[in-house]
Amino acid sequence: MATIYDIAKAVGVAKSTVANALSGKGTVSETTRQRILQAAQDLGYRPNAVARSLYLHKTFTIALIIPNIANPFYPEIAGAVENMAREHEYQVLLCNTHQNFDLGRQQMERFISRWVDGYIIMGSSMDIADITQYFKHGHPIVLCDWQENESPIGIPQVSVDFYQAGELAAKHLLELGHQRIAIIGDEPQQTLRLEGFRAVLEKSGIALPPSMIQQGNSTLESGYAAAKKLLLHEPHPTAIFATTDWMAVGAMDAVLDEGLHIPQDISIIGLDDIVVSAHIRPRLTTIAVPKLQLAKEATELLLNQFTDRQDSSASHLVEPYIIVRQSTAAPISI
Amino acid sequence: MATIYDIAKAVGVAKSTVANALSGKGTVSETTRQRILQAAQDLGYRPNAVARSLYLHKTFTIALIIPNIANPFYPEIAGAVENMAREHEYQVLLCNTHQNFDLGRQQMERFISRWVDGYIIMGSSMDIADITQYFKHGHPIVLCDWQENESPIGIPQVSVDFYQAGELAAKHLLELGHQRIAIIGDEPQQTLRLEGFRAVLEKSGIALPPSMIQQGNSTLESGYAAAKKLLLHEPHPTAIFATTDWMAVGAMDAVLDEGLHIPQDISIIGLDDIVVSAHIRPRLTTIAVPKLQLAKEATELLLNQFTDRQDSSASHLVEPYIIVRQSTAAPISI
DNA sequence: CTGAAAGCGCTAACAT
DNA sequence: ATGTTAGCGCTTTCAG
Repeated sequence: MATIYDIAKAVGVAKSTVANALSGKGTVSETTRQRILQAAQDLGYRPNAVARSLYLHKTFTIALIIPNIANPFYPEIAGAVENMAREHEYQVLLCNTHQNFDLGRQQMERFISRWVDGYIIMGSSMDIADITQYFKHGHPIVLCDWQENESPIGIPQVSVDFYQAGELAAKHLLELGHQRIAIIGDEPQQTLRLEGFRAVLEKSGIALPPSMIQQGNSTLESGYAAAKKLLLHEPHPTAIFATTDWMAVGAMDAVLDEGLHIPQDISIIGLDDIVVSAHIRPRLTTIAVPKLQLAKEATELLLNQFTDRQDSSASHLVEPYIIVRQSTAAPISI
Repeated sequence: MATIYDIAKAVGVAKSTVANALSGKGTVSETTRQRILQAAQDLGYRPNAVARSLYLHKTFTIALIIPNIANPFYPEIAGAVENMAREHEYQVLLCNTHQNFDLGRQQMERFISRWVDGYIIMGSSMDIADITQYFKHGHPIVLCDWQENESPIGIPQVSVDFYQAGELAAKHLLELGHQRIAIIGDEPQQTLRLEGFRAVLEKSGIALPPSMIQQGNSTLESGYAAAKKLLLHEPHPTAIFATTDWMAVGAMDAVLDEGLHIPQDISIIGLDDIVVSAHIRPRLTTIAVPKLQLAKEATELLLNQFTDRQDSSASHLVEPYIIVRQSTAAPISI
């Protein structure tokens, strides 16, 4: 690997002159500049970003910390973040914490050692207490799609109004006339959706007994298992709100496996609007989350922190909206 | 940020003593070692990986270069690669090239500037000519899930026997009794699958006319569009082989949208075995690819190159296998 | 317009 | 057992 020193030797000038010529910063005569550029070309010179980082205290790297890329909610976002980062000459390091806080902390320590410039932390991939510490210590962080209620004051964030999302789901089911309603959630990560959902039901005098609340972990399989349990009850619920589409797909599978029909016997509504939801049978009704907007704003907010230190208080809450498809309908027998 | 020099000052020893104490390499008396460790703790010392990299010429970073993380084939692999890398104290940079060779080259140049230690390049995310150049210049590379026939001699690779995959798909359809068979491919990236498929058909005297070959681009939407075109033909094919599951899901959607039944009117078979394929209706018959094995072996092969420079010739070809589910059956009317 | 020199934080010889 | 020193390749004053 050729260095600026090699170029300097070849051309017969000093390192700093080469640096000036290459960066275009100082003043270099046109002739030497040309000779330097030529030599750089000939030697196959590539700037050394590591050395540059050491001096600049900046690596042009951001980390994207998520629970699990295998959850189809994240790939879309990861792609968008990578695109935006690239446009600004940043690289993105991927980190799946699998909801393991120790692992999250350990990875964070490694990132800090590497002088990663900033972090987009999604879902509930890390302990908010840890995050708060890191943020206080000056590490630029943006919370994205942050789950729910542990209000992380002071940390910039771009999230979805999940309470409203829960409300939207409940309203839809209520309007359809459902009374026996169940929810498949991923607590304690995703309580806001449940709370919004429950609040609307209660306002209509409909209870959400513990037996109608099943615990999942955001995987398809957990949605399947949760739905199976729900179907054990007689009479079974006529509608299920799965707090993520991925679990909803699993729940649909379970319901169908039991020989029941969707939406005739049971309505199912999800949350996220992952791509596949629009293409399976029946097509999944869902509360959509504007994922690209999330990714875009989160990246912008992070990049802004690198320049304006102040902007950090900015927090965006994006609005979910319902997409009614085929998996929900009025209950046949009330 | 505290440095070893800060610790040295605090304790009253030389930098190198601190370095020795911290790394456990040299010999340091137990008392000073303790004082150094204590000071490190107090000052909140974190080793500086950038400085370390500059000296060591090693960044403990690998890049995962893929066509598009939004294609559900990749997230599973990306997760597995990240896991393995982490266990070996490596970080992974994500790069989606969107099949844009210029972008791939540009990103590769940036990675090289950053002294990324090695590359796992998947699908057809980059120009094989570029890759070959980089590999020749000493950059550790592993090709993973490499698409088909431009035999990249000398570059270690872990791929699937796609020719065999194509054969398996054809055999299955033939055994079921299909005669009017179509394929949705993603050429020129994925020709081997098509060739294996075609070879088996021809052996049975069944032609694959151009009208029965539709072009997709590995997105769900392209599978949908391709299937729609296929259905324009009278009589329409009784079976479709989509060369990726993601396109197969789109194809199923299109067929169903036309009011046809799967598998009664049309059989559909995919390739990849992405998670969702097992959970949609009808469940998708597919040629499965051992994704975790791909990811694991690719990462190992890359990590090996960092130590044994020789092992690079190793190339693995993993075997695909069929999973018969509900989307294929004998044609009703021959 | 060009050069010399310091320093980013660390590692590893080599002295002491 | 500890200290000194010379880099890794770059950027940035500050002199000439």
